[in-house]
Amino acid sequence: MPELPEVETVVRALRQPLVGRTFTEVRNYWPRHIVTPSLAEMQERVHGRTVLSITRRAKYLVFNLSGGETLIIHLKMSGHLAVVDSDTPPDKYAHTIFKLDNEQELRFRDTRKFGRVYLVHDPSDILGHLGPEPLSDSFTVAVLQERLQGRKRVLKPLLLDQTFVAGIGNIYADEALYYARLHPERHSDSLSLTEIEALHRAIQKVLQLGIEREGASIAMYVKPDGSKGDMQNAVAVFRRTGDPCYHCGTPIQRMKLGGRSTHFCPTCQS
DNA sequence: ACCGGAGCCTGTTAGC
DNA sequence: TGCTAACAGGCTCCGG
Repeated sequence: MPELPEVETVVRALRQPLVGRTFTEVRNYWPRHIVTPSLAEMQERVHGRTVLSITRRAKYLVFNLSGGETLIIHLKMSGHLAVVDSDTPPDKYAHTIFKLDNEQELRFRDTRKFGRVYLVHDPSDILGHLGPEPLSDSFTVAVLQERLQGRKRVLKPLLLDQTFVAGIGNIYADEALYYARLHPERHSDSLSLTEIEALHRAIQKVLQLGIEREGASIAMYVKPDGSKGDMQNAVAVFRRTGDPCYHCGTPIQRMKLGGRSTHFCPTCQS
């Protein structure tokens, strides 16, 4: 469900209720949620730790805790995080719960159970394989150019590869290719410098738009407070199959690429 | 090196 | 309306 803009929205919403709070307990009802360490060790190492800051890396939420501990959560397809009062009625999908020192708790709700929780001393154990953050200063046209050339990958699946650029998912990959006017099946080594510049600009544009609009509530994604984002009202191609392209009127087409549904304008994108 | 397919899960949607 | 199959915003593993 959540891509970079959705995760960023969640991080921003969680700072107010969580930063400065101390964890008192971890409860887990779906063992596979917790990858490392064991639940018992997680309990021991989280108890009494204070949340110093919350950041994002790619689609991961990173909670920097006192004592040099780092809690990392990936929401995968259906994860949702919210801080609620402890007497809020139980939720059958809240598989992992972190109790706080103020009669509130952080609930990790996850219908499809793909989400994952990690507690580590060194965040790079989990995040080390990721490519550049697309909205950081280090993601320059030259960096993108260098990473595109010297390999022959189909563009759409390449954008979804988190070691190539981190944080892009199916919505924003399709949207970025549309604004860059690039066909999803183009090969990475076939782009001109002008096209690489357009792709760089388009990636940053769609991710920033997604953050401004607080994420896309196209299926189940909602913000921590339960309200919807607004990016679903600003998509150009994603799940607009058959609807007219806003630029030329041609019906948007859908195809499968790398096992993922891909939406594009056959006239504007080449 | 890269691609396709299966697998992990459950709920929703599309199609007959 | 009811059933079934396909599909879902992620990612990993495996074989070719």
